[in-house]
Amino acid sequence: MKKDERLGQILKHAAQVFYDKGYDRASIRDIARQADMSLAGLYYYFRSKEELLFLIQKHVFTELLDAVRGELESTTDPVGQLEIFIRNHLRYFIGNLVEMKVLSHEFECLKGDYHDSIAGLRRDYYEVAEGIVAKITEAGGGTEVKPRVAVLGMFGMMNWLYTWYRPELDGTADDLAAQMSVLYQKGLAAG
Amino acid sequence: MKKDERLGQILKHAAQVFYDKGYDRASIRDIARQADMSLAGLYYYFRSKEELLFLIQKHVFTELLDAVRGELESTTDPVGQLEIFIRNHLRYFIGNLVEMKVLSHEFECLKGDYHDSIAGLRRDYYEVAEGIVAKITEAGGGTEVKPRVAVLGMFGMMNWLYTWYRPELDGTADDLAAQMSVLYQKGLAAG
Amino acid sequence: MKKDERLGQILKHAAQVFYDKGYDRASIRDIARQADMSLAGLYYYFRSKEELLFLIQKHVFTELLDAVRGELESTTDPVGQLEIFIRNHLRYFIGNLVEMKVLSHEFECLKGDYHDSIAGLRRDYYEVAEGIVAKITEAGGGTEVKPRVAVLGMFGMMNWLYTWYRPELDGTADDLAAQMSVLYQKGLAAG
Amino acid sequence: MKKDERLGQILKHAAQVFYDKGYDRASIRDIARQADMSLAGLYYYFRSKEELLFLIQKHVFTELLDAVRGELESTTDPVGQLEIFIRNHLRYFIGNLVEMKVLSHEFECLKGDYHDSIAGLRRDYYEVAEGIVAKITEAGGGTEVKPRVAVLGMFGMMNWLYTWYRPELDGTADDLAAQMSVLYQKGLAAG
DNA sequence: GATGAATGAGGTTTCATTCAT
DNA sequence: TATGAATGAAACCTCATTCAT
Repeated sequence: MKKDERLGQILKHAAQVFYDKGYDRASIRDIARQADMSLAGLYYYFRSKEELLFLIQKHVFTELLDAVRGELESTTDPVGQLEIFIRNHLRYFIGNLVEMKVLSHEFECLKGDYHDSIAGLRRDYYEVAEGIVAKITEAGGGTEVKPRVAVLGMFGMMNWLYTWYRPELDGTADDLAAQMSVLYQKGLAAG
Repeated sequence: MKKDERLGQILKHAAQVFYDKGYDRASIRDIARQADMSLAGLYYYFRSKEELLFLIQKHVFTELLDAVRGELESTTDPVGQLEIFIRNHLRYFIGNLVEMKVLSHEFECLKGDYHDSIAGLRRDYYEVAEGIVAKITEAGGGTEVKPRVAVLGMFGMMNWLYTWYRPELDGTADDLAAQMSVLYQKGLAAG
Repeated sequence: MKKDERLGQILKHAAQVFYDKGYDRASIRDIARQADMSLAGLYYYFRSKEELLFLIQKHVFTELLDAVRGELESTTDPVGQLEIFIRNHLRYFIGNLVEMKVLSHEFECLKGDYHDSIAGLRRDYYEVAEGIVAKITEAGGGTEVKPRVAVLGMFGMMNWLYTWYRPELDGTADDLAAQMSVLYQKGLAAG
Repeated sequence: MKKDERLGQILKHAAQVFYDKGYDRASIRDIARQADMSLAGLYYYFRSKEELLFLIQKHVFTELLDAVRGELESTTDPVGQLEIFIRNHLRYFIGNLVEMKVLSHEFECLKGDYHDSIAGLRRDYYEVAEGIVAKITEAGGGTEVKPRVAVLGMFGMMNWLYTWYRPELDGTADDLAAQMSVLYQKGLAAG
């Protein structure tokens, strides 16, 4: 459909503006300027500013989930799966830094059904990670670290990226994935 | 001195409002309501909404830094210091969840000198952590994980807390500190 | 072109409000009321209250300048030109009393580029008058009155009009122009 | 009285602020700063901002009137009196430029009784000038210039001063008075 | 599909003024 | 006399949104 294509472009522009200024500070006018459209013209493609944020978050989260589900099928080894999960997350994160910041930083801006819908995707994604971690800790005879803390700690390590990632200092997504996998699985003192 | 006390109360109220609604969505009227004062009356204590945010962030960051510097003097062992650093951070974070979310989540809202001032404190705090981590990795003959990634990964793990911490599920700050120290130093697979 | 027309009407209304209450006392709400528009609607036509004042002043000054330049071409005799200058100024002043008061009385309200732009027009207009006066005094073998004082005195005599002009007492612009030309060129004692 | 002395100082400071920023733009806070007093402390000396303006205008106008009445007694020759009037006005104007601008520029800011009181002084002062001019024109067998226009033209010439007077270019009050007397009585073309 | 024009609601901030002390 | 603290009112301006065209 022509309309969906155009919407896709608009979402890109909007995400960029949200990335630059934050959702609340960004005005629809800013987005119109970025998209080189009239203010009123935008409203043909979405109902409200909040829906716009929702569409961005939904799109990016869906893609992220689909990607990781595909990748995970290549092995059943939990440790391998964890590496895949981390690598997938970081590849997608760095490849879509703009949208991923919007996803990470502006979650609370959604209310009602929009909120619940994204929260559902978030839960799905969380459960994928939790399943993997649970298998590892069970296999290891249990650790001192609770799965919930382990999983959310991992997400924190990764999602915080948008505050500090600089390609010239930190290398590619795969470089980071390698380091974070080691850190997360063997710890800082590993050697 | 009376004035500073009153300002302190106002900062508490304001931080709560920023915590609840986010800096941008929060209106000065909301804060006036929370502080049970008139809108105009607030402006006797600060110059602008941005200064209000700045004062909150500066206060909390200064306390955090002072606390960690004090605690670290009790040992020179890098591994011990790292544990102290993590425990201090998490104790302060959970003991001041409201302010720490405002510090973590609303950093970009500050501009100009306000921004630079907080960025300076942030850098100081970062360098304390980096100093400790560097000593550990040097002692360990170097790791595969770059110090920068290790330190920022650690901060991510901890600062992301405000998105998920629930005392009834996750226990005390010291519980979390113990788990995160293990996870960070020995890794998930540690037995 | 429709937009400029509408802007023109709004400038008329705004000038009237500035005339009545003074620029600083006049609120945008007052102007909205006068123009029978919503407050926000006005901002489609100008960026700020200061720009509004600027547009009024620029428009009126430009017209005034164009008119005098056109009129002056009809003769090269300095004395005749002075009469034309005075008559043109007073005709325009009385024909546009509202705008001319705003121009005369609210000049200092503009800052920065707005100020400089109007100051430029003011200088141009001043220099036209000075050129004429200079020729007269040279021809007369020099007077005791410095050109600067003569020119600015003349402007004072004319621009002060907005504080006292009443058509039923003072007649038409041409009546006034005749009297002021005599007064200015031959003095009070002329007879 | 100590209080009146202090009030006098405050009026000086206030006049300076009104001169710099204009009555409406000037805030009582600005005046407090200039007078090095607290905001609330000022209100011991006057009832309202408008009264403050009134007191300034009344004081300066009264002094101006008293001075001219005294000076005029030295002669009964109308032409001589006119010269005295102009000289007195300009001396006082330039010697009290700050207050005189406030008097000239902010007349319309006063309402009600304040307005009427100053308007009365203004009328008195006007009538002094008009009496002199009337005698001259009668003696001259009538002119083409109506007394009202002659008098108000003269005031315009002089009161406009605050927009352009610069001592280094325009000399002393007496220099200006001499030039304006010539201009006004004999005209620009006077040889 | 797209836009020019418009608006109600609400934002931050400043103001003149007051009053207990 | 003087002030610290407070306030209601109102200022300018921006926003998300709509609707006739």
